[in-house]
Amino acid sequence: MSKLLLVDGNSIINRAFFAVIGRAPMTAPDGTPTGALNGFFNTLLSVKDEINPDKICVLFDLKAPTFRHKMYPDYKAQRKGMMPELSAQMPIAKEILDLIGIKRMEMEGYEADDLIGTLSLLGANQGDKVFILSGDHDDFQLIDDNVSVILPQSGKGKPPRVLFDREMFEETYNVKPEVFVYVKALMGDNSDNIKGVEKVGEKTAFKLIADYGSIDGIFDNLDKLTPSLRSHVSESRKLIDMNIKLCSILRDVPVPYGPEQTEFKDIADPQGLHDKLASLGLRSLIKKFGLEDMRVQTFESQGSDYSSYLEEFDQGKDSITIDENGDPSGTDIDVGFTEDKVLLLEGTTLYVKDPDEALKALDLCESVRSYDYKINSKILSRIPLKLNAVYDSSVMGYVLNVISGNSPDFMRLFENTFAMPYPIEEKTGQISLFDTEDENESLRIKGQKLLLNRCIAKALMKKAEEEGLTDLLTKIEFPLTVTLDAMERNGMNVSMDSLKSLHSEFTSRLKELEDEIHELTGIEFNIGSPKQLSEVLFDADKLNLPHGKKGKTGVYSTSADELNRIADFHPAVPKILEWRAISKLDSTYAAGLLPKIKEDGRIHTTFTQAMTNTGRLSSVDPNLQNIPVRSEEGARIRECFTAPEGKVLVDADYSQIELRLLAAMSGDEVMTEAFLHGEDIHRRTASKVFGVPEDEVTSEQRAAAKTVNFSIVYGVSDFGLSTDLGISFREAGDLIKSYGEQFPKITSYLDGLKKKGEEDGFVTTLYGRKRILTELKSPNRNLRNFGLRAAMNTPVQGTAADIIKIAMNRVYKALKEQVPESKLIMQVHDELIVECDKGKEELVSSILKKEMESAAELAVPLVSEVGTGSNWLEAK
DNA sequence: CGATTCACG
DNA sequence: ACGTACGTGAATCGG
Repeated sequence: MSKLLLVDGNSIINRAFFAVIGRAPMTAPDGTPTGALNGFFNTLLSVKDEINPDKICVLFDLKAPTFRHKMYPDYKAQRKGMMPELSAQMPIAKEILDLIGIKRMEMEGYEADDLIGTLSLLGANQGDKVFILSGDHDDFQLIDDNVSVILPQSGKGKPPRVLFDREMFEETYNVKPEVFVYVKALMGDNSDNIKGVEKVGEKTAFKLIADYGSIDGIFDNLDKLTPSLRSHVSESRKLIDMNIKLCSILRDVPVPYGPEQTEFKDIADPQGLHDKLASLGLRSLIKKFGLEDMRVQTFESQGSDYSSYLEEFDQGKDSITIDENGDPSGTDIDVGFTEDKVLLLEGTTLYVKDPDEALKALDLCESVRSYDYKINSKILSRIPLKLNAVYDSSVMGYVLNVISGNSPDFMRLFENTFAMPYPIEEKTGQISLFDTEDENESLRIKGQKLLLNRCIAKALMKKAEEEGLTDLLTKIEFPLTVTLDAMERNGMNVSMDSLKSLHSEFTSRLKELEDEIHELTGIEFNIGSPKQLSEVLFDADKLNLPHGKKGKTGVYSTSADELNRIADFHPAVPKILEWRAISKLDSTYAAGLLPKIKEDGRIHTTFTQAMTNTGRLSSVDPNLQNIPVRSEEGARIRECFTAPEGKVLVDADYSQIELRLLAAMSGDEVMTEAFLHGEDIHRRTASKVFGVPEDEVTSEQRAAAKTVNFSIVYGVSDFGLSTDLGISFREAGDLIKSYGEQFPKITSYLDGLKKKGEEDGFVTTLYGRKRILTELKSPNRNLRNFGLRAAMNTPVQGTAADIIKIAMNRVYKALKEQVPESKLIMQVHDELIVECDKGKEELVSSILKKEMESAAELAVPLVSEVGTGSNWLEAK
């Protein structure tokens, strides 16, 4: 028996489009939106894999008015035209279907549904098993013993699709699919602008049909309906009859061919398909089609602005000369790395150097160009650097929003920069320098990549100029790469002995707690499994404690918040909380950090410079920006970060930098004044919002004001504030209102940011760093609200990030000049740590304080608080 | 690999 | 009526 898959093309692509709206927009190198295409073909392919049909046909609507429009002028009247981002993708979808060799059909005056209705009937009559893939419920009326409908679903925790065959449908809706059209006729269809019977919604419509079987059945039994329902229904016979016609899918369209001509065997034009997908940047689809080994044959010219750079590349690619003996002169060098070699490209001459040799050439350079220099340079054991800056194209791509995320994806950076397919043949993954038989050939490829990177860097610097981001790059980010590289190489000293003893202490405490918990609950279970824990705590036949919300997977939350709420109800709960806390500290920090200690006794994190949405750094492998401090046990972890013998740690952190920036950037006089006079800002805030004299502010009021001050930058809601402060929505709302009245400039500033985000589609920091906020265009209210909060938060958080980056560069430079033996070793968003010789701490402290406080000149002073100690806890 | 939880600013 | 702060990274569980 053969299987026929019929796809409602419009419906599925539409669904795919709205599913991704608001996310980072997916576009081809030339800017063509591709999110809906990606979603459409992913859906199509996975359904094809599941069903394994031997015939496929995709059906599309045509714009021409259908009989439904003639009969009912309001049909689909409220629908606006397709958004241009979507309509741009429709013809491409059809083109790709043709390249794959999947049949498609569209007919003047008919909707996709009618074609589906017809083909499904023809198919079923030929003995086919028919599957309809569609995003809306209309096609349910076509279900019978041989025809089923596959509906994509969205939502976490749900399977991505659900198949409705006759059995599933009848079980779900309690009516036969043959009468589904009556249900629709009763309830109408909002999306098609078909009015239903008044007061009859989905529930009532299904119930009526389930009870009486048909419209006639209902009218035969009008006396059994409630009076108001009866009057509404009985007045609507004409409406219902028309709706039945409107909602009925045609099954006798004179289609040009039948299902027998929709057989699908192999991809019709693999090369064409590959090139098309490559030009659209849809690499994941290339993989899904199994075409990843194919090369681009057709270079479609996209009329790129950057042809001049490509010319340079084209000229260069055949003319790279390899010179292993000479030395580059060091004026304009592109640097790349392999296992144990440094590649220097000057002009079109590639020099291959051992690290030590390379230093001589690099010493002649103030700066070099590279791609992800910081990580790649460490492939080599050590390269002491005397560069002032690295023109790192991955950082450019990040700042200019050319790439999303920090995926080291050189290929995508090229394609997004030049709107062209990546022109170098390269196997996926790293190519080793000497892994082809022809060593020179392999080197030439490396050289070509350096040349490509030079083109990218030049093009992106031009783009930076156009967008006013040159200073942010050259004055902050490029020097920072050098600073960070040094910091990563420096690393933080850790007392392995302390950490080890902490680990064994935690381990035995965990064992104790485990036994106690199993004893107290009478159940042996994995405390670390939220699912099992939830069952033990909340199941009726177990502890049956009062539960909170269910998560997305249907498991009651066991978060610390929930556990604290029920801590008094059962003696096991506090033990579980303690187990959680210790378990976290042990697995992530005590045990987790031990293997990260290198032979030098230090931990070397990697700072990701091209990753966060706001411009902050992040720290990975391991993350040293979230070393515990808040709890007593956690503080003991921090104590393990020590100064080595004869050294001392100096720790400096900005005092309330975000709040100060909010005051300065909003121009709020009241808050600015408070900072200028060095007042207790939270006390001052409390006095203002609670309307009491400053010396009468209670500690509770001050604490509340402190929370409000923090939350205001996050985009407060009365709900969030109320949970945080443990007060009612009402009280939280009043607090926010009062805050707004006392600091009117702050409110108007934040409102302005929201407006700017909505109008321009992005917000910026004081130094021009841009965050693009596509969320603000989303039809999803949650996503939109998220965008608004980000619009309020990013300028403040991002400006703080800019400023500490400036401070880092200045501190790094000043220390190198004045205290050469000292090491800048850590940044935690508003905090810097330096390790230096005992006796130098005063000098280092004053350098830190001075450079940090003078990193920016604002209406509000920046204040850095400095401490010293033999370990991190003590120094802070 | 997504969800959950929790460590930090 | 709804769903609820901003920015991160790591460990763990379980499908």
